[in-house]
Amino acid sequence: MLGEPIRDRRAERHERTKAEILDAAWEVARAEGLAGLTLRDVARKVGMRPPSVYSYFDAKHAIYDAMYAQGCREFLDRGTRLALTGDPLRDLTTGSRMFVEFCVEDPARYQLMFQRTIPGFEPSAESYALAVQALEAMGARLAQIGIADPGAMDMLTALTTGLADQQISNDPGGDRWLKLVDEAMEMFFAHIKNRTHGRTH
Amino acid sequence: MLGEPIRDRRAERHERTKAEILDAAWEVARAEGLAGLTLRDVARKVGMRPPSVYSYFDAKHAIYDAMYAQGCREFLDRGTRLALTGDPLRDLTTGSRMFVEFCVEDPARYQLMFQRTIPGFEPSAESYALAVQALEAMGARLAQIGIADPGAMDMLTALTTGLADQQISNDPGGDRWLKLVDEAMEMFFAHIKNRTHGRTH
DNA sequence: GTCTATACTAGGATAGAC
DNA sequence: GTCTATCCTAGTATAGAC
Repeated sequence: MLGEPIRDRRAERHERTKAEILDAAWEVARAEGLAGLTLRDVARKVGMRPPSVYSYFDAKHAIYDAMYAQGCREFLDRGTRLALTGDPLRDLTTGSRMFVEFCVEDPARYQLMFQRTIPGFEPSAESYALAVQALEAMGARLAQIGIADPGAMDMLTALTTGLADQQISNDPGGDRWLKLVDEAMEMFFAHIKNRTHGRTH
Repeated sequence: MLGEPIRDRRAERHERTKAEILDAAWEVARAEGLAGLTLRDVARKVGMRPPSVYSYFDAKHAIYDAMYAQGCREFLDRGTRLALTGDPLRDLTTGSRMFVEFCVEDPARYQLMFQRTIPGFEPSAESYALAVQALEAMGARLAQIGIADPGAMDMLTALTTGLADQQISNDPGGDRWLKLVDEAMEMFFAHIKNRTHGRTH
């Protein structure tokens, strides 16, 4: 009897179309704002009628979810590529710079991943698992640097998201807060060194 | 001839109804998310049909705008009420605590005032003037404390909005980041003292 | 499997009767 | 000032053509 083909060309085509729709969704979200994303715009961009999109994604939120997962994967990937040296302050700065740049370079993605502004959207369990994985990878890197105290980690996330947030909200396209990342890490590093040496408060 | 009445009862009633609609809008925004605000929900809450709301606000964005202005006025007011002592670190902490608490106590308001997530919404010139006024009042207080350097102010806004943002996004209703405000201000204060004494970088 | 036509509902907005 | 009726856009479901 005939063997089944190794490659499923139909499935491959389906995946390619899904990817095409996702790319279009990112374009629309960047242009119109994340909440301004409409299936009609996406459909038009890929040359379909709106209902056809449902062959690939069950609902608009499923598109958001796929975008969310994609963002997580990209973030994980960049974490892997970080060129770390073993010098704590240097590596801390490298990591924070990567994070802030990641946020700033795509505000729509930042809004999707780190803010909760789409009514009713919550990442699926699978997508959220990716986010947890990314967070854990970051935690592991920080532990290597010597930052394991939860309070210190919370302070650091506040500092880096604050820099990203202000850059996006108040100086889009500029570098007014981006260029403060190095100084912020010096400040933070001096602070935690101070804390571990003696005074607890 | 008859003098015109001093009070315009009709206008007063109109203003009262406007205020009622605004209150309802805040309730809906808090319950459904800022972007989940619908005129229908607001109308139902005040006992009107949706089109009747247009007698009071030209458009949905006009409601957002009035909410924005209201938020600015409340923030200005709290700035006025701050009990400052003349001690720089103490006053800095008091002000930052006020800011973070203001943000955290109403995430919908925070989103409206400090994030730009409603597609197409921009505050009117009048409302934005209030925001500028609030910012300037804050700048004046910081100058009194001895923080006039723009870079230092940017660092401070990043730190405080970051604390607020993380608290709202990752621990709503809790105090995981709220309780870091004092420590953050110590860190920041030590840093700028360090900067002004000698090394520029 | 893929796409379209069609229709339904929610929501913002306008026109006109009362 | 408030209502009813209406229109447009958008998300979504279904049926059916190919």
